[in-house]
Amino acid sequence: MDQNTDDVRRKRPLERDLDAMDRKLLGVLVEDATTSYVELGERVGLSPPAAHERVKRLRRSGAIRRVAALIDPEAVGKTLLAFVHVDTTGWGKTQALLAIEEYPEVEEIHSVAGDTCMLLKVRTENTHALEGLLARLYDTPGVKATRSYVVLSTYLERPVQPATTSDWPAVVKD
Amino acid sequence: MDQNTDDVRRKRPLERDLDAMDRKLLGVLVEDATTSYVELGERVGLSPPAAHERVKRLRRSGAIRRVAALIDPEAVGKTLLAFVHVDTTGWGKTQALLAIEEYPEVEEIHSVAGDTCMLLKVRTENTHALEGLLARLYDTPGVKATRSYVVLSTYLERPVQPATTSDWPAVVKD
DNA sequence: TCTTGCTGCTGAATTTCATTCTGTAAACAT
DNA sequence: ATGTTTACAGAATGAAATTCAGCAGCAAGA
Repeated sequence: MDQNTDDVRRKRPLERDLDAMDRKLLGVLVEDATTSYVELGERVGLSPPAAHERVKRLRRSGAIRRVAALIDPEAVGKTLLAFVHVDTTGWGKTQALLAIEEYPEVEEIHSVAGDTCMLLKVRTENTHALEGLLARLYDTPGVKATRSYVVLSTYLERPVQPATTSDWPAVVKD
Repeated sequence: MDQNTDDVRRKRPLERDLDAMDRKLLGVLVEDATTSYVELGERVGLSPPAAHERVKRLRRSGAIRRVAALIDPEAVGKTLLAFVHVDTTGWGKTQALLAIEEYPEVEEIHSVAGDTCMLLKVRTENTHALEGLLARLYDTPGVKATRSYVVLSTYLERPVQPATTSDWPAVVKD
């Protein structure tokens, strides 16, 4: 709750970097954020309040951005996934960007180094809806050209993981 | 979806498609899955147990795959994001695929229509680590060539949304 | 039309769990 | 050494999830 201010000594817990324990906690919560603090404590070797305290800090520090329900695209009719490269007339926060952000089909917008400026990840109900989106993209001021890759099937899809190296143990649910 | 079985009357709740209420619930939970059932009920116009019941069904049916903590890549040292196109010697579930799945830097693997077979979304600590990954990819049996796009900045990143059309109201937190 | 069975809801009751509080041990700097 | 801070455990509290009857609406069938 300290969202202050002018304190000089800046070694506050909010900004301390993550230790092994934090990464263990993240490792569990990335897989299942409904884990109770009792179980969470058991998994990482901490009492429930201690685990709670650390998780609270992880949330406040922004390491945990939010906890979200991950929903199956198929279940909500988003059958088609595609990546769209977009050539724009300018770089960075262009006029085109603002428009593209408004399209609900667009899940991600990245500025990339390479032969195109932006890369979009988009999901639509079907090819027809994708065509509609592409048409709108072409009509968007600042957009020069697009090139799209339709995804045939997805083999792996996992969110951001807490560790590159596997320095925390495998998940053994009792 | 009916990979069943011998029951004839297949209109069971588990497989019923989502109605407007379900989508409202998903809409809230996608944004914040820590929402209490009391608040959830208020938002969508349902009693807490009713909301609970529907959410439970959404989980069981697989519409909600899981609830996860979304973590900030920067916080865990994943500074660099890149998309890598990979040319493989075969299509579909190739030998290369199995190897690539094991690389922890790889977040997504898609099979795409276009001039390359697969598209990877990868996250590493820095360019050096990306180079290491690319080197490993080249050495992977079945991989012919790669082409990578390094992400300069990400402007939008939102998970799968429940609705294409905005048929459920804006979030007004009282 | 009147059952019978089913689905989805409400409101109350219960139980589990998150959260707070208090004290303590270790680490650190003075 | 000595005050100061940090992180933790264990108990106490509060709030929330979850369960448990009833009840209304609705469809299929007599």
